[in-house]
Amino acid sequence: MRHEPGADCAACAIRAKSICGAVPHRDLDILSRSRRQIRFDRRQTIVRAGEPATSFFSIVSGVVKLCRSLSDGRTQIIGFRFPGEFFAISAADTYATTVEALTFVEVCQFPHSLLKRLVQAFPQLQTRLLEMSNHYLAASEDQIFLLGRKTAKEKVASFLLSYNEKLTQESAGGHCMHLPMTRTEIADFLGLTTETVSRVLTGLAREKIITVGLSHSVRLLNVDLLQHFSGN
Amino acid sequence: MRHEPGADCAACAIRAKSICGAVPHRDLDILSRSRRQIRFDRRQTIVRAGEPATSFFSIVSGVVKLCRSLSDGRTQIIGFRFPGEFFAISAADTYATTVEALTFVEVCQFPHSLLKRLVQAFPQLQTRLLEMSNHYLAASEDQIFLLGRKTAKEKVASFLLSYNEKLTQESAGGHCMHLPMTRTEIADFLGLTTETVSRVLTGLAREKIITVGLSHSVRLLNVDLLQHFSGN
DNA sequence: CGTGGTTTTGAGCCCGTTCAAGTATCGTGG
DNA sequence: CCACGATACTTGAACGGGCTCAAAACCACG
Repeated sequence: MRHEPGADCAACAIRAKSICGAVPHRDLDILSRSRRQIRFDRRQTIVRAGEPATSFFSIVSGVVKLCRSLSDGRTQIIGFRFPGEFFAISAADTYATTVEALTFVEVCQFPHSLLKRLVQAFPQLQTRLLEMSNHYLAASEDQIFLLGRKTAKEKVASFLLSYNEKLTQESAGGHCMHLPMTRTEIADFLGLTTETVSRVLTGLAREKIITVGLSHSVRLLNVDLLQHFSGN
Repeated sequence: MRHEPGADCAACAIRAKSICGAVPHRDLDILSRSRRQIRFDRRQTIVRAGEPATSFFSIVSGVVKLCRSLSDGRTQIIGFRFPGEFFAISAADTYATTVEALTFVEVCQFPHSLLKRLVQAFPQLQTRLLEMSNHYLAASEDQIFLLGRKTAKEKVASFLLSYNEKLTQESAGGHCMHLPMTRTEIADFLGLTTETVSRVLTGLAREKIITVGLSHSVRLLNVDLLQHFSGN
């Protein structure tokens, strides 16, 4: 975890996509003074479930996972958050979810008290928070359907497609993606085991629907067929 | 579906618990004019996934289920909503989730355009919406863990406990509850089949942890043991 | 008191898990 | 640049929890 005093919010590359896009240009200095930029390396924990909830975070770069686990080792990844997205907005006084860096990550940290003041000063900021919360809620509902009713193959296909979509909406990619998560993390996200994820992926590769390359790279050869197997 | 012109918001029993509690007393007439009260009988559909999203709903009385289903019949209940809670706030232009009445239900319907104006007029209303959305998000995350990593017994135990909690926080009940949902609906909520839910319930009854009575009534005899089996 | 839907119970099966072994990959230091 | 160890991934065989299919029991309602 490394600190950085005040790189200017006006120069922030993903400001428009993040909650900060709701703050008017002329007030960006207020924003700059409210937040602290922190960096984490892969595998570092950003917030830990159960600890007192003090801050809200917005991702500048990198990917994080939100997860919940039981003392017996069972772990479920609730979701991933990408640049421009936020986490730890809970109204409760302790964090409900552990958040860990999947890659090198830069986040902006806003103490809850400060966020509250910002929100009062900039109503559009709250509108943006609500919009994004509702978006996360819709994504959670998709995930609930996936976990409750889809087969292993459908789960993996859905996962690959949704990740592909997230990439292509940023920059037109030729269906070749570098997943920042391991097989175990995919399994913990889909409610499966590592072995099953691996088996399904090699199965899809044998059917010539994807190719699995080195360093977590996957190429989607037949998006239509994948869609068909995703059960949507 | 029956209409009712304008029963007064000032007389509304659950106003304080709902989003309407964020609107000042003196402005309740604006609220009364914005909404329309509608009633539904059990099994009636309130909104249907895929149809154009025009309105937002707040529950005055009764219970509804939010669900998603596939053309092959697989159904997953995303969650339930109780008096004071809302649904169909999605920013998308079509409803993502079908909402159906589990009991006789009274809802207040707010067209999206009107809600937008209300929110601009009353910033605290948006604060309330955000708070409640975050609460639903936290509940969804619990459900994601449950669906992904819990056993059938743990699922049913968790369900009974959370429903019991919802009841006791309203009125001190002697652990005897009337579930408004059928076995199939419990199954669709927990990602199980009707048969499994039935088997687990009779199992719990055989262990003297609960008793299952007539017309969907369940009494919790040993909450501590149930907690133990819920895996939390 | 019949009728239709819901719930329970039973028997057998299957998908995904568990356990175990083997292989590939990555990072590190020589 | 390569050898090495640690971690991640793959593959196989057997198991088992929850599903499927089927039938009986129960309840609600006219």
